[in-house]
Amino acid sequence: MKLTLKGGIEKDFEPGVSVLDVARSIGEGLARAACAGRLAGQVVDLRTKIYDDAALEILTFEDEAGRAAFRHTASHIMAQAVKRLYPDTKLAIGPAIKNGFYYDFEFSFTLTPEHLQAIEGEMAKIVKEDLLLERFTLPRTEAIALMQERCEPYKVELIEDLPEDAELSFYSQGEFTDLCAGPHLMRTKSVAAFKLTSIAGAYWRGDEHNKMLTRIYATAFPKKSALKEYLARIEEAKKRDHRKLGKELGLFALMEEGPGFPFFLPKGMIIKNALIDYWREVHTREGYVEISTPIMLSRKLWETSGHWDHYRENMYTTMIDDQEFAVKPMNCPGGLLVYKSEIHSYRELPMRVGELGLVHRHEMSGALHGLMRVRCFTQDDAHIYMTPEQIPQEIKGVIRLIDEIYKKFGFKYHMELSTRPENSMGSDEDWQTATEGLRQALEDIGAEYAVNEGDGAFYGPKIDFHLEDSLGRTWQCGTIQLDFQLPQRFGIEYIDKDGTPKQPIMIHRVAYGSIERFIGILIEHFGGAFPVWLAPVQVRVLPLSDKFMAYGQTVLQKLKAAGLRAELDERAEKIGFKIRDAQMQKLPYMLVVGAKEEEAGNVAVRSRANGDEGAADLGAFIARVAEQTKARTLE
RNA sequence: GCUGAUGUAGCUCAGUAGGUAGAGCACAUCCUUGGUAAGGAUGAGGUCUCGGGUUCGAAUCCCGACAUCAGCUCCA
Repeated sequence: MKLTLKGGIEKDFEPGVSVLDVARSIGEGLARAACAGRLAGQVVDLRTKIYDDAALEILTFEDEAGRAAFRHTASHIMAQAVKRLYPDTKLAIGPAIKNGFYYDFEFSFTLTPEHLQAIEGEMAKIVKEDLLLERFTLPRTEAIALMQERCEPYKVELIEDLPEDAELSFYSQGEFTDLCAGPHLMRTKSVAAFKLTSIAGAYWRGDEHNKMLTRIYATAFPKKSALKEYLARIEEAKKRDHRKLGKELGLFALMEEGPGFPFFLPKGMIIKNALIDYWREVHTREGYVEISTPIMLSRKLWETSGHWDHYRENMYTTMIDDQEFAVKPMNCPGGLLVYKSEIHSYRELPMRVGELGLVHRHEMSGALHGLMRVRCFTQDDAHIYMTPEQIPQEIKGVIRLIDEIYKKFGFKYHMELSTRPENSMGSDEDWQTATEGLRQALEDIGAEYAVNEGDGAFYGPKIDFHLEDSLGRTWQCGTIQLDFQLPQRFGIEYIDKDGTPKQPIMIHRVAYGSIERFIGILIEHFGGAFPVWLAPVQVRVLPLSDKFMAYGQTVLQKLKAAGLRAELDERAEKIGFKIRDAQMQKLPYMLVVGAKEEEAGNVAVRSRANGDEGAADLGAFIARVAEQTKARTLE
C-alpha cells in the first residue's frame, strides 16, 4: 500500500497502519508534534487506520486543523475536570476557536473565578494522569441511552438532531466520555500548557430564545513558553485598547448622558477631519460629487424604502406636527430623493454621489463597545447609479479605491461576499443577478474571498471588507452593496439613447465604513502613535527654562505659520519632565530650545521614533514635517 | 436585550464588622531656571452613580434603575 506524503513523497506501508505510525516512521519529533492527519481532504484522528493508497498529511500545532484537534482535546480535559468537581453539571458543546477553546456548561450554581482555579488544578491532574483518548461509535438508540444514563440532556438533543445516518462517535478518557466527531490527540499529557481565561454567558445553540449557559473560555499550547508569550501579547493588546488611549490622549469621550453616542474632543476632531480631507481628495479625483441630506425624514419615505418594514426596531422615531418622522439609519433614501429631483440622461452615468452621512441606529445596549459599536456614526457613504453594463467596471473601481485607502494606513484586510438573508425583499432573479455580479467582479480581479451565506443587507448582497485590530479581532469596515430594489421602489430613471426612460442600478458603498469605528481601529492599529499626517499635535516646542520662552514663541509662530499643528510647553518644569509628557502623549516631534538653539537660531529635534536627533535648521524641519503631512506617509 | 461582574476626586485605585472618606497622577499658587522619560512646598477637589428599603445612623446591607466591562445575540 502506497501513501503520498508531504512534498509528493511516496512510501510503502502495511495496510492498517495508523496516522501516528506513519508520523513515527518519518521521525520521532514529528510523531510527538502530530495532532491529527489529513486524509483525502478530511481531517482525521491520529489513531485512524489506513487500508488503501492515499495522500496523507500529518498535521501539527502549526496547522490550523492540528491546532483545533489539540485545543479540542484540551476542552475535553476541561469538561472532565468540571464533571469530577461538580458532577451534576450538564455538558453542552466545547469547540476549538481562533486562539483557544471554550466549553458551554449548565452549572447548578454561579461560577466564580475561584472555581476556575479549582478547575485548572483538576485539569493539571488529568494531564498528569496521561489518560488515553479512545474513540468508539454507537448506534443511535444506544448513543441516546448512554447520554440519558449520564444525565446529559443537551447531548441527547444534539444526537436527536443529527441526521439518521450520521455516525455517532464518542471519545472517552478515563471515566469521562463525550459525544464528539473528533479528531483528538492520543493522550492528555500532550496538553502541556493551558489557561482558563474568562467566564461568559452564551445561549444554547446561539439562539437568544434558548437558555443561557455558562461558557468558560480558555486556551492551550503544547509548550509553556508559547502560552506565556500569548498571554503577554494579550496584555500588550490591552494597552492599545482604543477606549483607554482615547481617554489618555484626549481624543473622544463617552458619557452616561448619551450611551453609544460618542463625543469627539478637539484632538479627536483633528483626526476625524484629516480622514475626511483625505477622503474628499481621493473621491473628487475618482469623479465623485458630494451631497448632504437631512438627518430626519418622514415615515412615508421609510415605508417606500422598506426600512419601516425591515429595520423598524433599530430606528429612532418622533412626532412632528402630528406626523411620524424617523432619524435616518441609512443615507440611501435621502440620496434617492436627490437623484429623483432631476431628470437624468444616460450621459451622466455612472453617477457617483458621496455623502458623509450621520446615521443613528438603536443597537442593543449590550452590543455597544467604545467607538467600534455605537448608536450614531458617520458613514463615508456613496451611491453610484449606473446601467447594467457598467456594473463590473464600477465594482472593480470601488474595490480598487478601497484597497488604495486601506493601504494608506498599512492595514491588513480580507473580503467576504454576503448573500441573501431571510428577512429580505425582491425577487430571486434579482438577487441571483446581483450576487453573481459581485462574485464576478471578485473573480475578475483574482481576489480571495469567503462567502457568508445569508449575511447580506435586506435590499441586496454585499462585499464586506474586514480589518484586523491589535487583538486579532476583525471589524467590518468597507462594504459594497448592489441594489436593484431601491431604484425600483423609488421608481428612479434615466433617459436612454433611444429616448426611453430606464431604471438605473445602484451601488451603496463605504470605504471607512463608519468614521468612528475606523478611528477606533486606527487608535489600536497605531497604538496611539499616529503618523504625522493624522497626529493631533505634530510638534511640541519645549523651552529649556522660562528664559527661552520668548524664543519658543518665535519658533511656535513659525511652525503655525507653515500650517503645522504645534504647541508650546509653557510650564515651569524641567526638560526631562516636558519630554516625558510629550513622549507619553505620543507626539511625533519635540523641539527643545535653550541657549544653544537661540544663539544659533535653530532647534534641537527629538522624534518619537528616533529619540534625540540633534540640532536642525527650523526651515528644514518644517519642510520635512510638511512633506510627511502632504504625502500622508506612515511615519 | 440576555448571563455575570463592576460603579469612591478630572484619571488610576485604596478604604470602612454600618458611625458621612484617602493615596498617586492631573489641577492651582509659590519656590526652583534645571540640557533629553517625573525638582520641592502649599492648596483646592467627592450627596462615595441614582432612587427606594432596613437601621438611632447607609458610601458600606437589601431591592430597583442607569452606565460601564467580559461574553452571547445583533451589526458599519
